[in-house]
Amino acid sequence: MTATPLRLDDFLPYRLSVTSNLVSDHVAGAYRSLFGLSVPEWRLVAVLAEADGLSQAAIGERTRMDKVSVSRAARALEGRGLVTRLADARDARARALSLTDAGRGLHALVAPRAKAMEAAIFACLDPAEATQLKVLLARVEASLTAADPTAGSAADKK
Amino acid sequence: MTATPLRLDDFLPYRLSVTSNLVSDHVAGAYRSLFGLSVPEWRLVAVLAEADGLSQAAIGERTRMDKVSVSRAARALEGRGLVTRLADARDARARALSLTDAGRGLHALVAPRAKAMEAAIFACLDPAEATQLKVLLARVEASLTAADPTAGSAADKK
DNA sequence: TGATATTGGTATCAACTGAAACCATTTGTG
DNA sequence: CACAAATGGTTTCAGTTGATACCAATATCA
Repeated sequence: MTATPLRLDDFLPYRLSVTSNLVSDHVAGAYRSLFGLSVPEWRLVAVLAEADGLSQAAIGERTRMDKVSVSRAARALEGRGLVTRLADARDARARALSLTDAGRGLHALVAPRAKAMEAAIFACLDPAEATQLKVLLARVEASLTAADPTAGSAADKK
Repeated sequence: MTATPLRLDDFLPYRLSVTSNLVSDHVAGAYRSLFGLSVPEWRLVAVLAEADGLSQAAIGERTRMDKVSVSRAARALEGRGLVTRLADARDARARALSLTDAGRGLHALVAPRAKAMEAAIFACLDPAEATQLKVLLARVEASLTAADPTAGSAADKK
């Protein structure tokens, strides 16, 4: 028996990559043109709005960005007066990141816009389908990180 | 009423990006270490195995890669003796790409491996779910490309 | 306590990517 | 036919990215 030939169009890693890039480009363009934010910067703002005072390492873990990206985004945002990076009293190496008032203001501006974009992009799915999509993606992600614990983490590679 | 706050972990563009990057990295690492192929190169081989003799522009359309990436991948593969690029008799600008025997041989090696990886990565989904995932992704992709016809195409920008 | 390994964060560098400029050819269109 | 516009491909260049090396501070442990 011949194995069914591989059709690129049916190949899930390919499909996933194409769709994801399409969405990313779309969203990234909006952040950039409307707010001058890169995606890493936006992620940082978003996560700090949820949990203030995180260290860069903690942010890296939550957002699955590597520490170099976090560092760059953090400095850029600090330069724009959107976040502060206070020395941590307990650990002189670490810096606790917080949104400034300006940062909080920006977040208040960006967040609704982001939700609107999400709604627009995924308007082609009904709510149950959108949930289903999230669930499936989460399962894939979990299984993949379980298989390779070092994958995508911000932890130093051995 | 206060809008529900944006939780990054629930934000679909973010989820999609994280999962896709995880899968991509996983797969790309395998292509590279096992066969010395980059993802663009692998896509080119895969698409030529399905339809031989395509022009680079046609490949770009099918794989959603821009023409620079296609050009680079094509030249790299030609350099390795995996594809030929014959001058098209009808259009002296175009080149018809074909897999050489070696290219075909490599594809015969890579394809099963790719399918096995796909199976392993998505083993956490039952077949119906995998299909559902493809369907949902395709819908998102279609709606997004309909909204912005220039997105992701290899066509020259105006 | 000192030696060693770890960890938070930054700097550096090489690779990848895509936009724009470019060349050569082909396709309109008068 | 001639000339503008469009198309296939390549080159160039600038921006982004992540691996690696690195520095400083902390943790571990004899």
